[in-house]
Amino acid sequence: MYQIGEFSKICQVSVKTLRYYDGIGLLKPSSVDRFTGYRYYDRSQLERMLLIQKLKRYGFPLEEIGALLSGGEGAFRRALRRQRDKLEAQRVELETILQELDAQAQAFERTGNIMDISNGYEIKLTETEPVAVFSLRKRMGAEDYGKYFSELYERIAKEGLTPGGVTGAMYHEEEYDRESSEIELFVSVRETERADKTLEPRLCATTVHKGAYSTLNEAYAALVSWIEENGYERDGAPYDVYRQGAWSNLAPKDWETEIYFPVRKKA
Amino acid sequence: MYQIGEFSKICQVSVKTLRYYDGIGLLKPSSVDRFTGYRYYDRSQLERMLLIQKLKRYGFPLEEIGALLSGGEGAFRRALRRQRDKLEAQRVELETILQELDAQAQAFERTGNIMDISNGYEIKLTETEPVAVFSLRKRMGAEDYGKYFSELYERIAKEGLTPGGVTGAMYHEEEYDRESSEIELFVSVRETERADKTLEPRLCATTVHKGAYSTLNEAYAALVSWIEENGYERDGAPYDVYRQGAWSNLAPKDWETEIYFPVRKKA
DNA sequence: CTTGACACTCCCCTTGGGGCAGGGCTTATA
DNA sequence: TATAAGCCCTGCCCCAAGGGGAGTGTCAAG
Repeated sequence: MYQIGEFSKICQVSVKTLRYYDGIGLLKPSSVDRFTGYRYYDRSQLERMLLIQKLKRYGFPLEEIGALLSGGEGAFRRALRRQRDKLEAQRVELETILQELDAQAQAFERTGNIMDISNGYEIKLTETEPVAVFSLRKRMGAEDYGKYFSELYERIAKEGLTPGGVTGAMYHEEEYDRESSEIELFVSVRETERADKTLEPRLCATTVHKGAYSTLNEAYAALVSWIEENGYERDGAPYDVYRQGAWSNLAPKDWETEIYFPVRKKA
Repeated sequence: MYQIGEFSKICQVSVKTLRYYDGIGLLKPSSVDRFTGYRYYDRSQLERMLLIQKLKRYGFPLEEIGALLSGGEGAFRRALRRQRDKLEAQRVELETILQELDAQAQAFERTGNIMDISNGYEIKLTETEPVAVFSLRKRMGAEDYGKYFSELYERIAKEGLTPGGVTGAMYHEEEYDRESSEIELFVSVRETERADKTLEPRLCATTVHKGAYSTLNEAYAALVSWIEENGYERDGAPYDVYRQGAWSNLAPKDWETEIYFPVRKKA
């Protein structure tokens, strides 16, 4: 039997934390004095605590740790795998951010300008050409694009058609949420009459964004404010066309994305 | 002039966030209607917002972003570098955790045992040999070890002495805090009489921990509870000796650390 | 009997907002 | 003309994982 202070030293955890875990029911002391409220711990608590710390290190939230500790082996195995994938995704994201930061720092050293924004975006008004596409509309998050584009390309291959070199995504909701939005992915095909649909010619404000996708919002902002200031208004769902993207073997800073906003002259 | 809702769509940021930023003084609207309280934004706010989002992506806390935006170029440059190092450290940490998770998952698949703990630690009682060491005592965090060990080895080289193959750290505070504790690093030298001091022979409970340092707490816990249960008590500062460590080119899972707890028989 | 080391509960604080209640303003529609 | 729909506002409580401190109770030693 250890008092809370002793026990905290053994597990290298603060007393506060032990009391907190007791409170949320994650690690109950083996006994509590009814009159003084003193908590007493023993060996089995120690083992549980070490496991908790380990899982915490793997990034599990405490609530899930509690569930895992009282759950079965299968769930535990699955949770480990899921967490592995999550950490892996985090690692990729972190590396992307690091590259962006480096690029930004270099640009800053060159130009002395805190932000090289809004100088690069040349915005044009164009009438788009009609494009016959295979498309797939669905509610999805930003990290699902890859999966669904693969589906599209498989379908095209299965039907013996030829991709036409235009790959893009259309945003059907006003507010875009990385986690989940209503999105339509499309890939152009040469065989016009066998396509799912055709993107009709539209008057669009458009620009080209160079760099990783995480900075697309800058181009987006530039376009939206251009539209406002030049007396147009939005008229339909905007879309991106990926000229050079994640699948090419270029570095993220050399990717190229065209952004199209259907517009009409304001009344 | 944009209303808050419009502006939120332009920057792809929630209205709530805009109000919050206004509240903490990070991004003030260009004007606020005195009677209705309506916030109005314009172009310059847009640029500032994009920069804020960029810095947020790099991991800066909002408060620091505010300071950077009103600070000078030099500070900005330094902050970028600092943040780069921080992200880099995070990446390394994340990779370590991933390796640990993989090792753990494999062990789990093999043994079917959620935790292969407390089976591995063979605890022994020994009388240590005296060791002549160069040492450096200081309040430091866990990530400073490398730096200070380098200092020690440089001193040894400068004085023309020969390292004796024992590298370790002694913990002078009861509660260990990764961030900052009173720690004494030591490296043994062959030239006994020119050493800083000698680790005197002591009766110690000891064990060997195999694996990354992050799981040292398990060995530590095993030792502390062994001491309690076998009628001993702690008698002095415990220390680690790194047999195979971060500087070797072994994978973390093959590192070996000896842990020593000076003890005496309880009265 | 007192002192010091420990223990307890209770409350407020952190980051970066999300969610909801309750209310004000303007405009489009029945 | 009434009302409903969109905007907008403030103010309150909520999240995770505890940290810090106030005020008070308990235990063993001198």
